[in-house]
Amino acid sequence: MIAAEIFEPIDHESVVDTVVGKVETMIVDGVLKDGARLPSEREMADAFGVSRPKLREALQTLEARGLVHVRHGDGTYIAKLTGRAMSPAMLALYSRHGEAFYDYLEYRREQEAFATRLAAQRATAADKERLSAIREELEAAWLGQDAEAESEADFRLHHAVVDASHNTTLIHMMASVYDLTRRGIFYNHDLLRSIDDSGRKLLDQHIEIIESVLSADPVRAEEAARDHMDYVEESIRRGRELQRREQRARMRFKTGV
Amino acid sequence: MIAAEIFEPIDHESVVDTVVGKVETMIVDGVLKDGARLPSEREMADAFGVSRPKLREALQTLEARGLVHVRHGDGTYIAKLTGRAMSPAMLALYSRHGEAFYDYLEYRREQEAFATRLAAQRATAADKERLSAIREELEAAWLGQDAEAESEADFRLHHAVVDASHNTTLIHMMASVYDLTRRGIFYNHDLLRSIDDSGRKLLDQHIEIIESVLSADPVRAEEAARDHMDYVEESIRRGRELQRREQRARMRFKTGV
DNA sequence: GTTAAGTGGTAAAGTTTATATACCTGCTAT
DNA sequence: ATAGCAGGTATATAAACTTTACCACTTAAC
Repeated sequence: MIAAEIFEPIDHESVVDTVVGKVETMIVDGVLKDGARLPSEREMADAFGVSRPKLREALQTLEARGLVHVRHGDGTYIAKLTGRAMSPAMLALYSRHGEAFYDYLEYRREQEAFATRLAAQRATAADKERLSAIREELEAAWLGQDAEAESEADFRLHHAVVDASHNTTLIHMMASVYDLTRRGIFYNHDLLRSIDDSGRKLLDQHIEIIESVLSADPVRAEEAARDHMDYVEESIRRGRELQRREQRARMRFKTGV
Repeated sequence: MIAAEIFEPIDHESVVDTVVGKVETMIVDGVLKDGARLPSEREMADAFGVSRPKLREALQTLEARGLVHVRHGDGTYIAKLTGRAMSPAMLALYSRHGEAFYDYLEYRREQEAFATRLAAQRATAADKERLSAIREELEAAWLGQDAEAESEADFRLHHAVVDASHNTTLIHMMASVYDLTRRGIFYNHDLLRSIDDSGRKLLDQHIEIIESVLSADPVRAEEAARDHMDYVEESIRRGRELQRREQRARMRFKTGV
């Protein structure tokens, strides 16, 4: 006999939710771009196969989330989302769409490699001092088993490397990207720790990044950044897989089989 | 202005569909096993947070698909799905749940390696003749650009290797597994060709499998099988990714941006 | 065997959600 | 100034879902 508890409440998506999700996905995927004018409500409702009132409800939700802008008598427009960097609306959007995660990692892999290479080429004495200080923070946090401090130092390191690249566009873009990270939306430090519980490998990779920049070796720097992001991606994949398996195992345990 | 055509009709999942999908997933994941007795309809409806009539509709759908067995006055039971090998109901179930796909490949990778190793150790003269004939078919199909014949010969090869293993349990199990393949549910030959358009690599791998068996080298045989399955998995991953990207690109094209 | 408890089977009424239609108001171009 | 099209609003209708009640069958305890 199977315990009833394993049948958790289903979340039945309403028509409105479905439409909202679809439009959001189209924005995330880049199908609907900044400032684009959407077809009329009547046309869209017809295309989606839903009634106009329901489509309007969906548009209202999207407007409340800052993703579209509805103008009476004129039309509906996709909001300016990537104007300066990533807007808060875009950040929240990414957090609701996990599929975009690996796209994000792919993007970050290239950006980190680029930033680290530039840093190795351009880091000033002040940049190098800052990196050295962060290196000590990282090691102290690791020795002290202080996960919070470790996470914070990790964040500061990536930030310092980007600053050392001395490319203002890159700095602005990455600032908003790191905001995603800091919110724990993507880069989940606890998840990483659960895989590589010593944290030693992460520390070694961070140190390699710092040393490659300090030694002004752009090739080595780029490689260090790529290796680090590859490891992060692989760890997260494994962590998610592990979580999925444990979830199933718990459910099997409940069944008493 | 964005064309209305890109907003394709949404498929709003009903409560019933959602429940059916959830239960199917639990069966695929092995949380609900053969012959297990489900809680009463009242309990399940309560646990899922849906009304009993809707839960019953879901159970009726599941029963029509041969996944559960409802007995008046007694209770509802998960059907015997893996009794002899894989039942038709189980095959259909896998086809509806793409996530199970990589589990399937993982399983097949091990089984193929096992079967090929045994074949290298046990193949009789008749088995070897059969394999040689298939080798000629494969090469002829490749030279003749005959995708249909190629696909058929591919299927026959895998079948012949399993037969040459002379393990009846394995033969029976793989027979039902290959049924999935033949239905094109998992192993999509066209998809593979779109990645490896010459088909040369697939042909080489098939020949390597045949030769390793003919030379009675179990280590080489196992490796050949693993290499082949790794390549198939990687190709399918890339093919799916490609399809996803092309889909997006088509939609962007429609927007005229 | 009889019976009580628990199971699936069925039907009706009520509520929520979604659709269809009509009409109003505001913007923009001619 | 006005015609056409956009969003804004309201109401009637239909579909989906829930709630409640009661019936029929199976099992197991008595």
